[in-house]
Amino acid sequence: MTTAKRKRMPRAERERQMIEVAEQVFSARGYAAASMDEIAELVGVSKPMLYEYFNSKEGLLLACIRQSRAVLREVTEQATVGAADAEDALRRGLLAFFVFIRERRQAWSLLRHEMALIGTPAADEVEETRRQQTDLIAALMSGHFDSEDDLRAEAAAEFVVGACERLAIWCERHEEVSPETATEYAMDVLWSGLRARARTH
Amino acid sequence: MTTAKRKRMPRAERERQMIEVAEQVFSARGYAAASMDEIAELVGVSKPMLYEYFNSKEGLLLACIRQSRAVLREVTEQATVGAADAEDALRRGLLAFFVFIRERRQAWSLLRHEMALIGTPAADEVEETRRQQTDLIAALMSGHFDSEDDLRAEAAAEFVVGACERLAIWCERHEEVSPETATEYAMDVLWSGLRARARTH
DNA sequence: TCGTCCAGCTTACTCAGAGTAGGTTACTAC
DNA sequence: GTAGTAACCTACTCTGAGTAAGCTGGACGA
Repeated sequence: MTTAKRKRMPRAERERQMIEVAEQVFSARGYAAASMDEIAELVGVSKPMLYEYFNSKEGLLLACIRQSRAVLREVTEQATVGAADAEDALRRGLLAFFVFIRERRQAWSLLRHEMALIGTPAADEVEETRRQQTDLIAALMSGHFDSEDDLRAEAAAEFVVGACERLAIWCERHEEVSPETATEYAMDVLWSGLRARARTH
Repeated sequence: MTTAKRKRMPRAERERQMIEVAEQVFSARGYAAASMDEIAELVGVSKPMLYEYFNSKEGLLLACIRQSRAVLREVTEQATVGAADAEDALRRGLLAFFVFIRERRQAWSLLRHEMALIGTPAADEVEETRRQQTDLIAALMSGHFDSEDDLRAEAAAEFVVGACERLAIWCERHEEVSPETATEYAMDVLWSGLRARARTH
């Protein structure tokens, strides 16, 4: 075991450690129920250090969210490079997303919960993450779709993000649904539309 | 003005009044930033009364959420009765929803924010509201669609709810988009699918 | 070898706001 | 009237965010 007094480590390293612990505690207990004292104790440091580095409880949350967002961006962007067409790009992006939420549950849970921080920086931060994904999709669409109507295209992008977010939460309740299956479900509705499944009577 | 000491009113009426004020304060300040003292003061009553009737801050929030949900259920269910077919029912339901979020902003803002109360009753309550809408859609679909695959149908319903929720939030930023236009955008993607809009190249 | 500097760290507080104990008043029924 | 109780209050406790002020160990120049 790495016993001994784990003391005096450089700021950058300590920050990484704090974020790691905070992500765990926030996603386990929820933001409101998590206490700075507990996080400090788990890190093995006193509370004022957290405030020294992150200014506030919300600042610490912000750092966690930003980190999760960076990872999400990385994986989804990487996934779509080299896609043959719109359908392929969409499918690859969706798959990357559904894999992310399965493999990095804590990060995802930070991103999905709105935080009761309406109007505060943290809420904006979560919203910013969605905007990131929306922009990605909007960009993708503008490359492959006729966009005589920008507003409509924007709405469609929002629509896709919201739908996938909800489907992702649904997946949490359904262990048996693999990321691949989830992607197929999403593509089914998104690409073909519900009309294709309507009973002809 | 209804001056004078507005005192001693029956419990039911006082509760309604409290919920009304609380809905305002919660949606204006956000759950965390709202204080029970302020709500009590605005109601014109002392704090222990709030606790007498709702047990806790979260209990008060719960009451607000339940009320909003009841209204949402009412309007969307009413909207879909007498629809000719699946497409019509979907369109009517969507329109009712988009009208609701425009006309009852405070109620909607309570329902959309996740509250940082993971695992607590309030979070379940918001989730319950989505389930209500999901069930509505699932029921609608099972009436009009071939459902050889229940899981797929359930996923599709979640998908629709998530997509509309996000589109609704997007509408908050776009005053110029009417509920009718929002409904059209939603139907466009949902019913016809993105394939219909893909550039043929 | 010794100062001195400062990043990393601490103890010991304040303060706001959730929640409560226990008492007071005004209506209602007889 | 007066007994009973629903509606209401004052005056607390206690938890947890945030802060003031000071301690310490090691790098680095003289």
